[in-house]
Amino acid sequence: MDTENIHCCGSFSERANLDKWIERLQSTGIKLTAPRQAILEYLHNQSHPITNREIYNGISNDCDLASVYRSIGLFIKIGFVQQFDFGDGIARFELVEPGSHSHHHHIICNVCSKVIELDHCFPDSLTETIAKNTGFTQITHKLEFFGLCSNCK
Amino acid sequence: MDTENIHCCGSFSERANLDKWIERLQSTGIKLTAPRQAILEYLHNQSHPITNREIYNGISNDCDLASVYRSIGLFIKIGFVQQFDFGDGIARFELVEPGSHSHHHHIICNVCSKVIELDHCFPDSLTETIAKNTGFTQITHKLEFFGLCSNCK
DNA sequence: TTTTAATTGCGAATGCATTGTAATATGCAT
DNA sequence: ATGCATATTACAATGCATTCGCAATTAAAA
Repeated sequence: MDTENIHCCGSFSERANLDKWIERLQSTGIKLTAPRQAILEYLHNQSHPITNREIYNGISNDCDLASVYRSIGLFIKIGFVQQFDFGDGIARFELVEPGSHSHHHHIICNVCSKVIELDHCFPDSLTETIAKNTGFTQITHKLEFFGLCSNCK
Repeated sequence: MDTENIHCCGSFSERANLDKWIERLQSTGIKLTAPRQAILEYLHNQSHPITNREIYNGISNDCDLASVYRSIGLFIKIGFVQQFDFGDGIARFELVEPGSHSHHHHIICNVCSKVIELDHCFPDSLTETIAKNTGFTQITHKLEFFGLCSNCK
């Protein structure tokens, strides 16, 4: 087992947390395959949205790039993964803890591409105003911030 | 994508307005060529951001697709054109009236792709809070809304 | 274990964006 | 106006992300 990527938690609870993801996948009736498990594990070890190619590079012996695309598409469809768009034309993905406050945004450094996750968002009243003014319903939004991080300024 | 051409002005002032753009281009010292004029005119007739290919399709006899890309890149560099990203990986462009309140966003219908321009944005205090919390400076943002328009709901 | 259907790997194809290059058009000085 | 230097264009080719077709493989049910 890979014990290199240990973050804020110890390896035991990391593993337990990953096992929960695997159980969740099986409970959906979808097959648990080696590629899917490897992708889930790799996603789980990241703290920021990552690209399909980054996943592939991280697990290249276990899975083809096309299968990464297919698995990520599946994970999005069943709500395991959320897609983000940092404006460079490359889709990025992040695991969504079920029941958690999944709605969030990021700020990305224009120089070094450092990413910080943000809890901040604008008040719902803005969305309500837009709904009233445009007649649109079921309104969602995509929002990302860009700037110079403290190291690069 | 659905591009409704809403012309709030009559053809006379439309033409006068386009002439201003042509004057502006010439005043920058950049050559006024047939492709650039055609692109400027086509952009000027649109009320929503459009893709390079849409421009090319609209003026295909006058200009090569590669020249559309290069001209749009030039227009962005001199501040004539602003780029938007609707999350589908295709860049879209819009003329920016000089001196106008150019900062704005859009709401896009998930079904018919209808686009409405929005004047609304969140208060600067949000950006200031993020700056304070993250140490980032020179913060910008990308924000677009999505939903169901009144026709599609 | 056998069966069956889902999934994978592989390679090719697609589509958007970008770039190299030779040919062309433009502006300028004469 | 004419010739020259430079900018710009058209066309083709390329890079990169993503998707597709299909035979081979594999997971899970029977």
